[in-house]
Amino acid sequence: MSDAELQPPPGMADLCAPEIFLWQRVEEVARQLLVRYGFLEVRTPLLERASLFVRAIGEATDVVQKEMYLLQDRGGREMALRPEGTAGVMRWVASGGSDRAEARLYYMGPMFRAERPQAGRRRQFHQIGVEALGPASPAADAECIALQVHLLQAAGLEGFALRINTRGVPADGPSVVAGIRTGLGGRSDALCEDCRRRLAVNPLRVLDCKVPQCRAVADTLPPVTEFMGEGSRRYFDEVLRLLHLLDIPVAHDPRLVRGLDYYVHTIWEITHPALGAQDAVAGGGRYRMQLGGRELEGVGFAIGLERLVLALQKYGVRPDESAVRPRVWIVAADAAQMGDLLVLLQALRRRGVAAGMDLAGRSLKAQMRAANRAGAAWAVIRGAAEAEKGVFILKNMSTGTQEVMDLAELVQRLIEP
RNA sequence: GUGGAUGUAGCUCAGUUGGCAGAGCGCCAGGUUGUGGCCCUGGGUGUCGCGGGUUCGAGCCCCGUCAUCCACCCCA
Repeated sequence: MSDAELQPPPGMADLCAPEIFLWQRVEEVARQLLVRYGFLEVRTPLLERASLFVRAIGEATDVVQKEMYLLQDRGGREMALRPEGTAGVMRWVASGGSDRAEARLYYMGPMFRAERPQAGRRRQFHQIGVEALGPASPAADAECIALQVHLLQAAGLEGFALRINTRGVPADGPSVVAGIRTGLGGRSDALCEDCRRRLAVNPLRVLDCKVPQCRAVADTLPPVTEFMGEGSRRYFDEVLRLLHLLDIPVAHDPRLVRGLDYYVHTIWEITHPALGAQDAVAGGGRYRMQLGGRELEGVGFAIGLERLVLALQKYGVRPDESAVRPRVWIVAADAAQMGDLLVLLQALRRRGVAAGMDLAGRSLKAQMRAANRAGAAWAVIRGAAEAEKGVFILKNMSTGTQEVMDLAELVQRLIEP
């Protein structure tokens, strides 16, 4: 049980029933909904050139600096397991993959980050993400958020909170940095060690530090929008106005900062109180990046499936397991019937009936136990006596009553609802 | 990468100041010579995560190691 050889690699999990049913339901709900919004699925490689992520996500980010799984392939190329989904999709778009200028794409699958595992954080984790390409537009951002909220609700999640902020445009950068530095200028000694370093490297990061002293200092700063140009402020106000129109509850959090370099304008995060320390169930934002000489812009989000499922479970959402129960269990009262019953088993399945059978030659009693355990509504029993008369026993597993009938009637009864 | 906690049966976990390794659930068989659930009876050698050390004696104490969980950090 604790044999290290048999454990999955650290932070990676084997997934099966019963949790898998919840995953499958979420995935099905997502596919249905995304089609309704006009998104098409794209599946990109799990392994990409490491340089792709460096360029797209940013050299200085934690994800690139210390969380990527790096490896050399047979040709000596520096490769990385994808730590997120946007970069791969953008590579595909930049390579001419999409024939539409304003492609609407979605993906779902595993991502990899070599972090220390904890509640809601795996080294292999799974995301459902969307990318809506197109020029900056408050309406596009609002639609994207509306879709994400819709998706979470359709999956059965309640009680989540949406926080939103703006990064402005790259041109705002210098004045935002200057504003923060000026605001914090005299009080850098009141900040934690990390924040004093951040102040030099990435001052925005000081805003979302969790150390209480830093918080207190950061709280005295005006919202970052104060340091942005008129255009950025108007853009953000319009996003807020549209979300209000759409009746989507949202809190403006001036301290919300997102880690990846490609974000511009609107950024947001959805948290859930049932989750513990890693409480962001989903996040998103508008982004802009240069890839292969092309400038790509769009808005997108990702939902963390582990976290979504965790939150659903804590809220008592249970998958419906009746869907995987067989309708009928076939029982051979003596081994000589096995061949005929196997034929019946396949005939029923080909007619759409979920059917099961013990194939190991166990006792009648053991087969009946298996029928009960599988949750079958009916059992079909046949031994030498029935075979001789050309009939079958059909037993109702909940009432315990049973009837004798021929093959035609048996099949008819089992096909009926 | 840093810190704290935890590793005992298939699962969940007891195990006293170091002194014969246990319970519940599950599973298998029987009670029912061709019938499940409920009930009764029977069925446990399990590298006490692994490797060292201390001791007459270690599941328990010490060191190391691996793994898991939680938190920092970061993010979905």
